[in-house]
Amino acid sequence: MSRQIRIKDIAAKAGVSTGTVDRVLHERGNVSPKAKVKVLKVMEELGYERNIIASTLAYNRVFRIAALLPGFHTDPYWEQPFSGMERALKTVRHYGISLEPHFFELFDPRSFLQTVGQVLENPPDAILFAPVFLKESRTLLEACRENGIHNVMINTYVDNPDSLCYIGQDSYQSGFLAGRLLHFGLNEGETAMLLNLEVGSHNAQHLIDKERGFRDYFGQFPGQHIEIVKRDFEDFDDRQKLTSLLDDLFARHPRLNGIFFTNSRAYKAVECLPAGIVQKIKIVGFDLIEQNIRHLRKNNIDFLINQNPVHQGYMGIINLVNHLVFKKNVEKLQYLPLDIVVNENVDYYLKRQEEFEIVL
Amino acid sequence: MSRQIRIKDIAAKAGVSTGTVDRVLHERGNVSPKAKVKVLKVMEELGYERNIIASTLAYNRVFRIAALLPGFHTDPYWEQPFSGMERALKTVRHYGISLEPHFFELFDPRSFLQTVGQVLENPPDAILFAPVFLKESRTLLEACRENGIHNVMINTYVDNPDSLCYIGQDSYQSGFLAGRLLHFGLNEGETAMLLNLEVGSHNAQHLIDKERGFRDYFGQFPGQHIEIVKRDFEDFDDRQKLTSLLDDLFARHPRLNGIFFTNSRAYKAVECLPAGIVQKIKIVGFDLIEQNIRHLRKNNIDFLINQNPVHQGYMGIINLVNHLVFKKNVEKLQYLPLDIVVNENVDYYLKRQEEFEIVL
DNA sequence: AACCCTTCTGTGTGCGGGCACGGTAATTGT
DNA sequence: ACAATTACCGTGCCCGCACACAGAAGGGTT
Repeated sequence: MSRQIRIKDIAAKAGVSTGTVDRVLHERGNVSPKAKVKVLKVMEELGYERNIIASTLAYNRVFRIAALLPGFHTDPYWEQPFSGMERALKTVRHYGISLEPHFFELFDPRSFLQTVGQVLENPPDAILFAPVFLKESRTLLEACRENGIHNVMINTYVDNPDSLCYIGQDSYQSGFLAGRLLHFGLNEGETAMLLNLEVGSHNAQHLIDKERGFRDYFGQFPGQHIEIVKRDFEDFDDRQKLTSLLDDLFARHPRLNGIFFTNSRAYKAVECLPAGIVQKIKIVGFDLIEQNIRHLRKNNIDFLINQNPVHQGYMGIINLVNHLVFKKNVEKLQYLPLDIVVNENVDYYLKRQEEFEIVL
Repeated sequence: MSRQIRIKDIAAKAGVSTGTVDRVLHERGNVSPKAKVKVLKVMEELGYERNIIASTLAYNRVFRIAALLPGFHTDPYWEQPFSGMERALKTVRHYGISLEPHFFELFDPRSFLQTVGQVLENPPDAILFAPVFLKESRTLLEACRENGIHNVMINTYVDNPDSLCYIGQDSYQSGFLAGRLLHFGLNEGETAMLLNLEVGSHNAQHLIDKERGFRDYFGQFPGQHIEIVKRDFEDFDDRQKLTSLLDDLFARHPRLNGIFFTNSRAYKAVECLPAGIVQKIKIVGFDLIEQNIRHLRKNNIDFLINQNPVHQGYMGIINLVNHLVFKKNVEKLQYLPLDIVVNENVDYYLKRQEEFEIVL
């Protein structure tokens, strides 16, 4: 490992100039077959690797990445992927990466399209976005294809062969995992519940997947008698109604001893339960948002499954850089770890979200 | 965000040459107070940030990092930090980092000292090591101080003001966490056991800390009746003896329903237990080594706590680079996350260990 | 042979910053 | 007052690579 091989070295050894080496390296053409094979052979022999530092310096160009995701005001969740992007940006800024964030309304497809229009007025080199609206996202993907804009999707999976990659969670698996966690705390004959506190949960694909995973988990133990019940509830912001729902549930299912909340709203229900019950029953929810963490610390919530939203944004940027700058191959489908978070390790994860800047 | 400020820009605005700016930037002296304040003011105004790409290119130097850790043949565990280092190296090689690994015998302090001698023959810029022998490590640390060699410690904590940082796990907290996990699966009146399968466990600080954490966890619930028992056992490689130990334990403690193994040897005991019992009782162990994972997949082990050894090596290198190259401040004490690993999320963590290369 | 294309190749400049060298201005000593 | 020293400053080259441009080599036409 004495020294890095330079373009100059292989030029000398191949008996050509650096210009020629450069041409074969970048496949610019205009090089005789004879010279080409010579250069390639020497490169192989010496094990040449491009010096990325010198390369980026000489390129002297900036890659513009546009981010397209829901604004924070409707749902604080989206702050997390965005903060991951910002953090990633910090670490790769020197490579000539710039990030232009655009926000749309979480529940308004028209606003999405409008924002897409804005972005396309001055087309970036790449787009990183959350395809929350299927149809409208296809429009965007089509536009990307036409204009040769690289793109990466996070959070919601949409099948698209041209995209560089998708980064997100595996909903089925997270439901399965939730099953395991509840099961660990339940005894024979008890009841486990799956509770969707969501509007229109019946056609939200990720909720369907979670339920399937959850049921499949318990399906592994046909000999055991743990009853699974499920309930959808839309009025989760009405405290009274939520309270009476819960009363009703416990009346109906006297041996109910575990609840799986399929989204980040576990805290809402917990706040409607009397302390005695909350401490006794097992509760599994999603996402390290502040309200959930508060209840995790009080042992009102037992487990939170962390889908690493910060990491999603971070890896979105990193993957683009790996492709654009480092010309590496990236995996098309990237599921992030499902971290199991309890009172005793939550601080590590919170800290990691804050710091994270691995390098550069 | 139009453009990065260059040294040239601030030179122009301050009415001096780039050489002068360079001098104040590197505090080389030989610059008049007047010029200095002017330059500093302009730098402040324009928010200058060194272009690390151009800088490393111009520096054209290599930082030599020596790694010093136990060989793999006595304990495969040590392969993991090392592989993390190699991975980190890949991502920072372009910054002129070279890594020189040295291995010593896990149980032989003399071999440690001998290796230290080798390393010091041609002193590197920095040393990354696991201080498994306290006294001998102090010798090394002293040598580092004298020769101005930066150093980072991983895995075992040794207090030393001159070291750049320590990266490792928090043993107390991991015991505490194990308590929580077992508790979740235990019922009133049952027994939880802490089992040290180790030679000389009574004076291994990390085991003491783990026990303290474990007991402190259950100490939080004085009203509950969960009995905690502890046992040390050194003959863990003798299958017969281990089997009869376990028989004895279950005979003594008929309501024993959970075991916490304080190191990576949970699999050894699991293999001595009859299937009926193994599936019933709750088991928590440490480390994602192959044998443990096999039992995790068969549901013989319920939880493995991952202390992120790969990450330890990785972050060791990264922290050195952050200091040497990027001149960032690094935190002196870095505890890595304690990941809770179950059958349902183990693959994510295994995959992360393999890939990991966050960027570059 | 003179000319023009086309294909190919070498040289030179610049990216931003580190650093050495030589030069100018200011200061000290005699 | 003048030389000798010191304090300060600007210029230019280099790091390894990307890319433009000029020019050479070869082939074909008149």
